[in-house]
Amino acid sequence: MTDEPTTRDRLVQAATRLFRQRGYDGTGLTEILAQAGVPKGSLYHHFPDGKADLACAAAHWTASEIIRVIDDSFRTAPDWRHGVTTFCYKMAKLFDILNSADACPIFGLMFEGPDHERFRAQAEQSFDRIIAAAANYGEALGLGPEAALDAAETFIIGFQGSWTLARTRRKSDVLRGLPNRLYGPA
Amino acid sequence: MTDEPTTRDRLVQAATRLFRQRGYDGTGLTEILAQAGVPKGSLYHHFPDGKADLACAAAHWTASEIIRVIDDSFRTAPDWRHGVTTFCYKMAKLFDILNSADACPIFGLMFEGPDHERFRAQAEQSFDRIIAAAANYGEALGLGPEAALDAAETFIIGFQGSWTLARTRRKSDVLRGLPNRLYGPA
DNA sequence: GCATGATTAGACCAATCGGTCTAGGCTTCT
DNA sequence: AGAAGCCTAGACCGATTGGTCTAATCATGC
Repeated sequence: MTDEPTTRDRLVQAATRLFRQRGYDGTGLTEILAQAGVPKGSLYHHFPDGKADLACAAAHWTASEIIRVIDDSFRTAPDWRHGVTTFCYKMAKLFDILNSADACPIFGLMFEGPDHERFRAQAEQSFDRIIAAAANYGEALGLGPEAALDAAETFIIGFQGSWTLARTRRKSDVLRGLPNRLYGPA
Repeated sequence: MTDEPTTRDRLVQAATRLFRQRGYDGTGLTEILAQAGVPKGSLYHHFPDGKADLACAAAHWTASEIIRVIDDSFRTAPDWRHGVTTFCYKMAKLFDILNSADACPIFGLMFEGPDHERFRAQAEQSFDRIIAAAANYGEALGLGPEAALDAAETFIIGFQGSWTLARTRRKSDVLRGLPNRLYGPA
């Protein structure tokens, strides 16, 4: 029992990072393998369908990470807007760490590639998990079920757009400014 | 003088369509050439730097198309919200025509690929052209310069996020619902 | 110690990638 | 008519792609 990440985890994490930077088709297996320090045989042992399998695992893992940040942001929040604001600031910090160059963690990695429908379904599921997690906190903070779902969708839509604009400008301000855009001046 | 599109235009349009569907790295030159009905020699005559040149031309062309839709939507609009609403409905219609499967026309095509910085700069410029076009109508409709720019950015951010969500769900409703999200119930 | 299934290791493969290069029209001058 | 330059045409190239396959190594049961 070591705390070394397993071979599988190293593959998923290296793939996540690279897909986020260069996209699905832009990332070669060779590069993933090199960064993970894993030979090709292991990849096809853990992911029999190869690259596509790995991409789906990466998408799922990424969604879980996002939900973790949502948890951290909303658990102690006094109201919905505070939760959103904390989330945006945390993600802006992450954005800066990533050199402002990566695609939005959630949305960036899942579209191109062969087998379009499989990736689309995976993306839809990831989206819904994330929105549901946010909506759950909305309800806990006093919103009705429908209002919470609507607020969560608006939030995620705004976040996705903001990340994209932040990326083209290389400035994380856009992310931190989202709450004001959505809910008016503080 | 015929009204046949030129070889160059056919290349740009085929590339735009394919990049939007499969991304930069996911699209092979062979496929672009086949759809455009153009041999390889012509490509490198019109675009000496090859694929990267073509992608930048496609991005620029796409931005111009978007601005055309903005013009059509805002020129006769009585106020800002009406302009935004018309734009969203027009784009929702386009979304349905495109089989709900393509990336957002503006944002989808410009990030991956080698020479990251060149593509980023091209994307930033395209963004700014589009936002400026919208902000211009905002001013014409009575907003102050800063307010108009802010409104335009919020609008484009929301649109970008909405397109992404619409795409994962294959439903254009999300696009049509954007004005209510941004400005409250009609 | 030995056998067994899981995992690692990497050589190897056909296909495809973006890009180069030479030849052959086609147009438009003089 | 002839020459010159723009554009088309596609054969060809080395590099790289995702994927397959066999052999070695590991851990764990008896």
